[in-house]
Amino acid sequence: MSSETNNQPSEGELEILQILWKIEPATVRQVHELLSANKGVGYTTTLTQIQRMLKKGLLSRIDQEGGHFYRCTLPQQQARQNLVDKLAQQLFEGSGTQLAIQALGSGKVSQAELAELEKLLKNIKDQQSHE
Amino acid sequence: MSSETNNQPSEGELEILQILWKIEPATVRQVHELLSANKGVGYTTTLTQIQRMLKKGLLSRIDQEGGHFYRCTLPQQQARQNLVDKLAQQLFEGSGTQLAIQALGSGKVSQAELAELEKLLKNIKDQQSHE
DNA sequence: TTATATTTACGACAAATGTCGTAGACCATG
DNA sequence: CATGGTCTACGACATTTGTCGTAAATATAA
Repeated sequence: MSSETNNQPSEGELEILQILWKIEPATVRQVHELLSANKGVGYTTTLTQIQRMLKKGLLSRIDQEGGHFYRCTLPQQQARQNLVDKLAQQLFEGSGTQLAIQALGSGKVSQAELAELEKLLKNIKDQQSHE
Repeated sequence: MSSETNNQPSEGELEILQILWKIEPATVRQVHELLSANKGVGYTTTLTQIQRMLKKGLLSRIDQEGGHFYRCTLPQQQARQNLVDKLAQQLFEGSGTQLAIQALGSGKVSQAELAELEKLLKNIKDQQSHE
């Protein structure tokens, strides 16, 4: 019954993951700097959050000269996939495609993204035809 | 400072919304029937959940012969959009398109969905060119 | 090396959430 | 009408989360 199971991040924890994916490995101070740029929260709060994430297994720590450095356990790509899959499960009966359609319905799409989407669709179509 | 602000549903509450969108208006008993098909939970638990959702403004109640009937405050479509937007915000720096791309990366896409996606893309493209 | 600043560890507290139990209200049947 | 079953209201309790305060450990500067 250890505590290093793959727990899901809460909303607040997600904010910290977002920051860490950009600058990891990083100290509490560095994370806090960026975090408090957006919302007013004390240093200790950030620290506590990070300590809990460590205990949960969301982060790992490297003790080194200059202090303790943290990094995310999961790569951003994988965490994204997990959370996207979960939302698809909760809201779209498991259909990632339906989620995608919904997500496309609300925003501006850049030229580059449009191209990426078309390539993706083409891949899917090809794969489907040779199946 | 009333309590009928548009609160976000928790995970458990989302399960109930899912059910209600299918069968609303419905009684606690009906919801519980379906809910407990998937997970072992007592009737009182479902009731409490629903009562809290009512207080939060996620549900509305109609008192009628035959008991109390509940329905969702938000239509499914809109709740979906809200939550999808939120996830895009949290994980993809606000880009619904990036979310969509990620969501497409993990599953099988049906013929019909593929067509729908293509139409969507076409629309976007047209809109873009005449802009 | 002693005073000062920074970090870390630990614990506290309120609000939200998931889960029930119980008591009282309500109803159908004997 | 009395009895048993069902609902509803209300409250309880553990866990998780967001938020700090304080004290102990470390590092830094005078």
